This record gives sequence, C-alpha cells and structure tokens, in this order.
Amino acid sequence: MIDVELRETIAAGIKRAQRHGDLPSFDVPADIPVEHPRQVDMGDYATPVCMQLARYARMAPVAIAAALVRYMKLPEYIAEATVAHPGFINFRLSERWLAEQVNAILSAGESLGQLDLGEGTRVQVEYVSANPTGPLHMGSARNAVLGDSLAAVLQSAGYDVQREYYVNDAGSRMQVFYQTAYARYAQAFGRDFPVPEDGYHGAYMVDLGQQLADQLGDALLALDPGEATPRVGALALESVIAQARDDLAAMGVHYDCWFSEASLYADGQFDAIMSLLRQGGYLDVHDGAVWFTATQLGGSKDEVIVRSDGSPGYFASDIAYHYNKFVERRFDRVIDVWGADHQGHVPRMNHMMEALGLDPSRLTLVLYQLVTLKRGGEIVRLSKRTGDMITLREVIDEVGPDAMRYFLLSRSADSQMEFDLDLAVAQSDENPVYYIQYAHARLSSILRHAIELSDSEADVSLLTHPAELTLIRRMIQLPEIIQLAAEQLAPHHLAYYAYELASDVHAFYRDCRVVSSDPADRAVGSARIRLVRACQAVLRRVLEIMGMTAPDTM
RNA sequence: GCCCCGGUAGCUCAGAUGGAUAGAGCAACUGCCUUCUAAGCAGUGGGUCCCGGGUUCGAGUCCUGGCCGGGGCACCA
Repeated sequence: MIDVELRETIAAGIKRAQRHGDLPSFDVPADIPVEHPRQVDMGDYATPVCMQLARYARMAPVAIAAALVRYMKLPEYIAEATVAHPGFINFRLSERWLAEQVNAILSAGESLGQLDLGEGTRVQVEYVSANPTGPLHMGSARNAVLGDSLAAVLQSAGYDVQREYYVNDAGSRMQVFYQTAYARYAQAFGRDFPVPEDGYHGAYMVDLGQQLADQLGDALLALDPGEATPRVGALALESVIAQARDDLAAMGVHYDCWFSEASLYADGQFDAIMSLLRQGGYLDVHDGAVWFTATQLGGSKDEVIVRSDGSPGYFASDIAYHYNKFVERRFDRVIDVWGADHQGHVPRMNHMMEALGLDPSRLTLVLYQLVTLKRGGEIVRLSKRTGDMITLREVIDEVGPDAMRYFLLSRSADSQMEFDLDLAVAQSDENPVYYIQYAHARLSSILRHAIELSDSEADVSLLTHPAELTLIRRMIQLPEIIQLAAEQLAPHHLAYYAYELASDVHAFYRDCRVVSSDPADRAVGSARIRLVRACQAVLRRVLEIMGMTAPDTM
C-alpha cells in the first residue's frame, strides 16, 4: 500500500542524505508517520517526521525536509514532494497515475478491496449469542450489525473468518424459560398453571404457548409437569432459535455455526477443562462450591465455577467454550462481541486464557455501549422479563434493514447511542442511507443511458477534471479504510467512507456530463463511463461489507 | 468505594501511531431542475474540543486530579 511504500521511500531518503553528509548521523526511526494532510490542496500524503527528527539532527525541521526532498527517490505515482511549514513534506499523486487506477479497479473484479493482512489466519467472530428465551431485542441489533460487519471486514482483509452464534441452552435461566413455556402451553388448553414468579411474563410467551399447543396437542397434559416440561421446552427452544435465525436473516446476518452450550457438557469438554484447571492448581473448593482462583493470576476475586448445588455456572461454560474454540477447533484468534454490561468479565476471561495455557492476546473482546431506545420522546426499557420491550424484528420492519444497519454501524462501538425510532422513521427520506444508495442508483442511471456507448476503447488519461480526480482519489482509499477498520476492529469507518464516496459521486454527477449527443464529447464520455463503472464497483463493495444493498433505481 | 466507556457546533456523531486553519449529517437561512434521477448541488451562520494541572517543538488525542452521563463490581447471564 502507498503509505507503506512512502515510509520506505522516506527512510531510504534519510539514509542517502546521511551518506552524502547532508544530514548528520542518527538512527532512522522505526515507525515513520505517514498521514493524509488536512486539506487536499496540500497534497495526498504527508509526513511530519522532520519535526521529530529535529532534535536528533539538531537542524530546523524545514531544513531536514528540504534535504530529504533532494534525496528521496520518489515512486512513479508520486508527482512531487514539497516542503511546507513548519516541517511537513507533502506528497502529491500523479494525475496520470490516478486516472490509470480506474483500469486497475475494474480489472480487480471480485478481488476489489481484498487485502492479505490476515494471511489466512483462522479467526472466529462470535456475536449476538443472546439467551434463547424470547425474541431478539434492539440491544442485540447493534451486536449483530457490529459482529457481522466486523466479520466481513476481516474477510476482506484476508482472514479466514467463521461466524458463530453461541446458543446459551444450558443455563439456569433456561429451566425457568422451559417452565414458563410449559405454563403457557397448559394455559392454552384452559389449565390454570402458573408462570413462575421469576419467569418470562411477556406476551410473546402466550403466543408461543399457543403455538406449542397447536404443534403438540394436549397429549402432554396427561403427563406429570416435571416430565412434560423438558419436552415442551425443547420445542419452545427450537422455535425461539428459528425465530432468531429469521430475524437476523431479515437484516442480512447469517452464520456459519450455531454452537450449543449444552453440547459442551455432553461432549466431555467441561470435564476436560476441569481436570486441566485442577492440574494447573487453579481450582479451590470452599463453601460447597468449586472456585476458579483468579486471584493468583492477579484477579480481584475468585470466581465460582460449580455452584454449591452441583450445577455449573455460566463461567464454567465460558471456559469450556473457549477451550473448545482454541484447542478443539484450533482458531488462531477469537473475537467475541459483547455488550458493555458484560465488561466486568473481561479480566476473568484473560485469566481463564492464562490458566488454560493460551496466549490471552488471541482472544479479543469487542465491547459496544448499550443502545437507548426512544419512542414518543420516552426511553423504552429493554427487559425481557417484564415483557415490555422493542424487538429487533419490529424495528427492521419499521426502518428497513439497510437503514438499521447503517445507523447502528455508523457510530463507534465505544459511544453509547440513542436510537430514536420516531426520528429514524420520520427522516427516512433525508437519511444518509438513501444519500449513499442514491449515488449508486445515479451511476446506474448513467450506464442505462450510455448503453449504446462503448468504453472498450476508453482512454482514461482523459480523466483530468477536478471532480473526476477527487472521485478517483476517494476510490483508491478503499484498501486503507478496510485496513483501518480491520486493525481497529472498528467498522464504523466504512460508513463514513461510504458517505464521502457518495458525496464525491454527487459532485462528479453535477460537474461532469457523461452521456452526450455531441460527437466531440465521445472520447471523454467513454472514459467517464469507465470511471462510472469502476466507481460503482467500489461503492458496491463498501455497501457489501456493511451488509447493505446497492439499488440500481430508487 | 473500585473498574470500564463516553463528554467535540442547537441536536446526533467522526476525528488513524500526538502534527498544518478541529470536520460531517440533521436543524436554521440563501440560491439552483428545458439536457445522464432535485432522495441532488452550491453557499451562509454556528466551537472555552467538560474543567484544572502536566509531558512535548506541537495535545481534541498522552499522563494526572476533579465534574457530569452510562455501564459494571452475585453460587444471574
């Protein structure tokens, strides 16, 4: 990539200047900063390195910059390097080279935006993984969008990515869920069977009870509730998972694997990690429970693994699950996407990795701040147990999957966000989603009108208009945006990039006529058609990574 | 009390390993459709980057002490 090559160019320039005695001897910095200047008219790339070197060289930054400019051997795509106060070197891309990139983008085809940073590293992204005790709510929406886009970004960056949903089908809450399901099932036949005090009182459970009644008939009512509950529960679980799958699919979120927590116990993974921890001396028994001694690894307190009633806690599953990910399934790297309400678990997860003899840096926990939902100016609570909640499906149906994904993606995971449903719906015509998609539709429209014009003979060197060059400059940023998003695990950069690209498209549309009846415009028109096609490819690729559609008409 | 995340324009938010005059959308105001889609374009106004100290040639960015908002500190997940 360009910034990497410029770093080398600068480093080589420093050494050459030193050899010729125009710079004093000092170590070339390992990491030479290359950035984009604030203003485009300053140049395409810049380095402030001379200001850092001033103290070692005992020279004025501008003088160092001047020496460097003399000695750097510029790559062919750099038209010029200039010195700017107080010591920047600005690099300007060759316009000829820029125009040529249109062809490069088109010939990239399917591999457009495909990097090899990951070098095929096997990475798993686990996201959503909500308890299967009811419909997904809006909190999970942010998780889904983040995780799915992260997976797409990493794929594009050259990682071998697997997308996974962890089905928490073994926790103690599940028993309560099963009991609730049974109660609603029985009630569907007019039986007066109570929903547990700490059960799930949402209306959806009534519907589910009815559905179960329709599917199972009343045969199970004859059994003892203790016997019937697991059977009703199993079907209820199946139904909830199927619904989650559907709801996520409605947002374009799909998984490679739905992993069952219960299977960890059936397959003996739990027993395996227990003996592993015991051998490592990380287990302690007191107060009737089995503890993981996180304190000996620097933790603030020990953690219960097996409760005094003999049942394993969720942390037991977490350990077995991650053992499974790293040891059984041999992922090089695992990324779990969690809501900020789980942030207290981060230290113990790292301690767990250490105790299992795994490098904690192989596990990354991406935390996102919680979404506050507002409707009618009031904050909507997201508790499943009270039943007063806004479901994921409800919002998708209201604002559409594209808007949903864009809104949730366009803010960094670290910032808590307010999702105003009324606003999202009311402003749907003025929203950035349509701005971006409209840019794509406009390009499609041009191509429809240009159907009789061929770009096979196009001479891209005719692309010299400022609006064309601005657009191309943006287009070639795709790889570095993908790299940035992949390195920071921050897909929101894509949303901003897509918006800026769309903005450049709209400006190009205004300034540069593509289809013309005047024969004199034929050559440039054909070059522009090629630009339009290349630009569409870039726009489509970003939208694809974000999980959004690229409509041809709007 | 301790830990994590925020605090940037009226509102919602960007701001890459510390760099040049801190950006965008929405909202407000002013213009622009006889030619490829006006879901668009051009322009105007709008800032003690929460406050104090520190590091640095240089701080919205790093360190430190406060303030405010959110989340967490269970034999719940």
